Amino acid sequence: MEPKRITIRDIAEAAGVSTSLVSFVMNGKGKRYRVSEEMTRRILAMARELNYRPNNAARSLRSGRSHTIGVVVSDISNSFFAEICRCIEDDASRHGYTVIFGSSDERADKFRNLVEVLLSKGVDGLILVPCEGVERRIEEIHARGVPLVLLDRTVGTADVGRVLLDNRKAAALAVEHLAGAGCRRIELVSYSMRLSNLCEREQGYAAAMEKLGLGNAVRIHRIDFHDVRRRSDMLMQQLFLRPDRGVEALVFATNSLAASALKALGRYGISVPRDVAVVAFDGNEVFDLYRVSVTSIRQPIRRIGREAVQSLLRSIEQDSAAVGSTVVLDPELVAGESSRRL
Amino acid sequence: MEPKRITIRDIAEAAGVSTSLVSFVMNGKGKRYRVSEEMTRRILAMARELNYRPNNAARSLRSGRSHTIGVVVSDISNSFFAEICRCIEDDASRHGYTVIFGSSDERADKFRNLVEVLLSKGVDGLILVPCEGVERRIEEIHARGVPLVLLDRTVGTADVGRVLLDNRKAAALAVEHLAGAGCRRIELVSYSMRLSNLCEREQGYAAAMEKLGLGNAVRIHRIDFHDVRRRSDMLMQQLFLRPDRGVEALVFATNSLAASALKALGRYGISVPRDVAVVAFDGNEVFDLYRVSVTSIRQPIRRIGREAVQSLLRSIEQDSAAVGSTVVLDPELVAGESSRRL
DNA sequence: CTGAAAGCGCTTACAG
DNA sequence: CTGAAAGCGCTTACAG
Repeated sequence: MEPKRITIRDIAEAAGVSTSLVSFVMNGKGKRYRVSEEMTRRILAMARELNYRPNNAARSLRSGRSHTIGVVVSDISNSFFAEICRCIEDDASRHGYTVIFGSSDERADKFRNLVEVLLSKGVDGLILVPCEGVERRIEEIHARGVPLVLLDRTVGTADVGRVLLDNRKAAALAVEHLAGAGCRRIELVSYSMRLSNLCEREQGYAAAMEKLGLGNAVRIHRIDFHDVRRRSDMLMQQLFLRPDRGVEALVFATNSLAASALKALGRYGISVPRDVAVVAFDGNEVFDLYRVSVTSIRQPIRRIGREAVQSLLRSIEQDSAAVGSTVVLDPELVAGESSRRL
Repeated sequence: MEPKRITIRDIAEAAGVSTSLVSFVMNGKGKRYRVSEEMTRRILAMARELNYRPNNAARSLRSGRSHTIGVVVSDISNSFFAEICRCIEDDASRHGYTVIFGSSDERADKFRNLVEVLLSKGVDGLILVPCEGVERRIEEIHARGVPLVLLDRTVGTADVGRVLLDNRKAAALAVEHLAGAGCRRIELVSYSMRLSNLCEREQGYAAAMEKLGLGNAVRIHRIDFHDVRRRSDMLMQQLFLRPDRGVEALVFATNSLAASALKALGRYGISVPRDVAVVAFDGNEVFDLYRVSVTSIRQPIRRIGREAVQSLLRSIEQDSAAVGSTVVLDPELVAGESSRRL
């Protein structure tokens, strides 16, 4: 491949020193070993001249560190996760780490597989959005001593790092906002998966409704994740093509749910917010060209990424006592026209 | 980290054989070296029992292959590139390769940087969407002997692999479609970057217009990529807030241009297709909730990904004579309501 | 069919 | 301040 690979040995010979010196200098450990300034300069110059590129594999093999982290999200083509990944990448690269991504598509087997591949690639740690049915796998990875941070959802009780949203508060924000706009029949659309974030959003919704004296309007619709399109279409039909239902507002537990429901509503000529007020979760480009601006709950994505990377790097670099800290972040409601009751 | 790393040596000792045997068996080279079946079974069983995981770094160091490929696209959060990346990943993993992605954001310095990082990570090859000003860099990488495939755009003349769209035909399809719908004043919106795909789309547009006798209606608007939002807003104002302009149809050279222009049109109350017919390039989720379905030129994304991976793996595995084949794929026009002249 | 051994390029105690 | 040397885990000619 490369005409001839340049190694520290070539530099050492060219500079007339030992490879140790070269290694020290290349790793910025010159001072610690008190290499003379002149030597440092000479070695650096030689390295540049010969266009030296350290061999990562050798470095990894020797040091046991790859400076690579693995990230598994639900679906990287979902704008919420795409943005998080982008933030993780930026932050990681700032610390000299490379990131390898994968999407589980909410399938435990794919998740497991991805994690296996990442670990066999020798990643130094993992940032994972756990899906249904991976609890034991998480415990196992943790037991193996792999530095680990869970994102968006939590699972099990292992003392791994966690970066989560205050989902109860998020749902409450949505309910209070809609109630403030005069809605009483506020219903929630969620997925039929046992994910901590969804459960908490459901609980937060119900609690907020109770608190507002709307307890008997509580209704949670759960849709099959792997058949969203069809199912949300069916649900919208069921909710709006029978005049007697009387739903006034819908809160969607994720952006994908909101997007597919809005499409369905369009097909059936149901107008937002005239016929139903809507609050979505997370932003999504797809709302940009919608007839009205969409009210939604926003997560502090930048911070989520930053906290996750920070937490992971801490546990990688401490190399022990990777104390699993849990960070819970605050949601925010961004009001648009979709929830404006006329 | 791991309580204790299991190596081939542990397996060899446990099975009472030499490490060579273990290595052969683990690499499926049992037959070639005619290792007995019983031995093979015994070693495999031992490996499973001890939960052996090969050390990738060691393997890479020794073999000079990382089974990792690097991909640099313009912007992975753009649905067109996101889909391509997904396809590349699927295909690569089917061949036992892992993929590391990066976005250049159309900046030559970021591009260069990413490529540097990827190479220093020891990727076996690169799939690149070249941006403006990286021609020499591409030649350089190629000269270094790094297997390389260019995607979406081409640059230079090095005999690297290329997977491209027939952009002239794509633009012609759009023009012919609009002309067929009765439009004569068809204008093109493109970016002011010197990218081969954009140039070809512009040429294809002009040529098709000429051919239809609409040569004097040819008008190409070029927008600054790094200021799309504002610029496309300004352009839409300029085109439609003066009643005398008379534009009947717009062809957008990319999905991002179409998306931001449609947003702007919405703000100014310009209705599609009543006030102007529209043909976009590539699909985008963002069109899903638009008032009308958007006519657009589609690229065979699956095939693009597949061809790119195939071409790259071929040149990696031949390890020489990486003959740079160019694949040019056909576009398709998917008609929607946005181009339906009333 | 099988084993002993070299070596991929780097890092890092260790001895001067 | 500096050098010689071991060793990370694996692959693969080479010699039996």
